[in-house]
Amino acid sequence: MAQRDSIPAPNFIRNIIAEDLKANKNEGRVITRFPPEPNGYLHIGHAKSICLNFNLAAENGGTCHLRFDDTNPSKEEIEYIESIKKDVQWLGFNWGKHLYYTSDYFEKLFDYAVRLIKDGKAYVDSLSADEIRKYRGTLTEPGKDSPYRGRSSGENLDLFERMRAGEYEDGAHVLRAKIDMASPNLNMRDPTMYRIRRAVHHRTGDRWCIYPMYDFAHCLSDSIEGITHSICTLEFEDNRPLYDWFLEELGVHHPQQIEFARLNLTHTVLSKRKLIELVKDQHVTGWDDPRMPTISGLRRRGYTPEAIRDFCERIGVAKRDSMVDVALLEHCLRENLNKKSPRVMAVLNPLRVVIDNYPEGQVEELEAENNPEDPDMGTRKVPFSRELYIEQEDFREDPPKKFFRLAPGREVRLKHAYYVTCVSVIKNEKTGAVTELHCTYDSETRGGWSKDGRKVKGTLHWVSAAHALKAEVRLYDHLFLKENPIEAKDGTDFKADLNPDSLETLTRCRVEPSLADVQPASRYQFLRQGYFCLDSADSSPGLLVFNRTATLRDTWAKIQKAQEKG
RNA sequence: UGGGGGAUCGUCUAGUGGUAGGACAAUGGACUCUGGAUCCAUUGGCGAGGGUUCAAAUCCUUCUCCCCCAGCCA
Repeated sequence: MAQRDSIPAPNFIRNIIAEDLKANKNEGRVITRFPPEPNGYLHIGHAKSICLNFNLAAENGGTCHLRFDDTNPSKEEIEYIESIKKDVQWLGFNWGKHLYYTSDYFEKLFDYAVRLIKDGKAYVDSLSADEIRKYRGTLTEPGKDSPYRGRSSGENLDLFERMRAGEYEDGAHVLRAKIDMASPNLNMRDPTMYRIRRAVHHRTGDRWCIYPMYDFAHCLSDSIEGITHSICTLEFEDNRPLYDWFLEELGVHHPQQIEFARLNLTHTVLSKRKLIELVKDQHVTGWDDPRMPTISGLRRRGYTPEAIRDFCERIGVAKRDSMVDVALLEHCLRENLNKKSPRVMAVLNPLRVVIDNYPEGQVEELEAENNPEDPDMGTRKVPFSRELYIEQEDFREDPPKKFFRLAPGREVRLKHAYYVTCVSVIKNEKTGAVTELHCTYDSETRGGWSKDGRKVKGTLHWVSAAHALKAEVRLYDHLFLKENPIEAKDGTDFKADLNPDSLETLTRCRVEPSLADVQPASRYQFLRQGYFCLDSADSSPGLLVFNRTATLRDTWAKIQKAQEKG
């Protein structure tokens, strides 16, 4: 564990970079980049890539660029650019002055394309999209040359200039690299470099009506920025020969593309398409719904950047497909929150308790530690009075084995307060539901200690009825029931695995009065319940709304489960 | 039946010829004014077969399984 803080664990990319450094490749520079397309919100899978790229650079005294890969004006929006910048910053990374856009290079890219045309390495094709597909061949059959493949470089140059000038309709022509229509790698069968697309670009407006494709733009953007290690996900392995081809033909700075396996997490989905579908079909309230694996969702849920960074380090980096247990993410979160969250008492499902022998009208301010893990966090005062609320599930009229909480005749400790004994139970005559408990307290146990040394098995959290604040609490659970929600063979889609109980809203909660002036997004441990944070969107001074970030480990729940099984 | 990748405890990941290690999960115990935290222990793995070697997760070989690729998306 201490190793995490000092020497980073080895992974194959760290090893490659270490070897490059040893061989003095790139004169010892390490420059990486995180290149999102601004057409969606960042999620935990992107966080893996962000941590990888920024950490690799930082560990080696290098820099990491943030570059928006904005080559497709019909899909991209400014809203996404802002959210991506915010998320990267929130995660704790700083691109400094290295904020770039592929669209910054459109003019240079055009010049590179012209050079390839002049060298006879690119040509304008006038086949339709449909025809191009047919000419491409299949996985097992080679493609065939387009009838336009033999155009002279003069003709190609003229056509390409006129494409740029806007003389043709969308789709009338494309610029293609002239490589090999019989290549077993489909990417090398004369890939498209430019297409005509009359759309307003969020940065270049209507200055262009031709836009470069990913394969052409990406490698050259990396090259222009002096990137040394271009790290991407596995599905681009087949694109690497093309990445290398453009840079080789143009004789420019040649970064090394390295591919790693993208993150998969149990009980959620991380594909952009599926995430969009959840938002669009209103299975969640938006991109920042606290159940979403998006950075904005995790933030609103109460996750910390430290926890996410720790997680990204612990999952490692490799090339095999993998599915990480979401329990690891939750572990990183709890470990971080346990150390820094102040403890408070909140009753989620209140049950009224009257302390019969406590003087009516009396109020005591009892001292409570804010965090047993960190005495420096100090103490606070909690009011105690004759009428209290405890958690409904902390009382059982007929307690099962190993139930250490309150029951008729049984004595328990109220945290930071007194030992109390249940003397009678009041029930609703019709339903039989327990509506109120009567207890007596031992005035000699103030603060929760007994001088005679007698022990109690259980300690309960509570609030004073007259002093408690009302609050709404949202309990979140995994979005999906199955570990890996995928399309089934019978055609039912991944949404069939949605957890119907992923959100439970409790509106009658009572929290201790010290929470009156909580700051937005501040995080607490509700004693014996879990970690909670104030909801940044729906909470207001008049209505406190808390999100459950994570539960505490619940040993009692395990015991109960085991008992049910017999 | 084309090409490119990948297989190590339940999960993730180290290990590049010399006793297969860590983390999460699980289980048991200690401790505890949170059935939390902490601490200790236990369980459990090299996809399969053949070969080379004193010695193989690692080298050779055959096989099996999984992932990706036929956008004018990235």
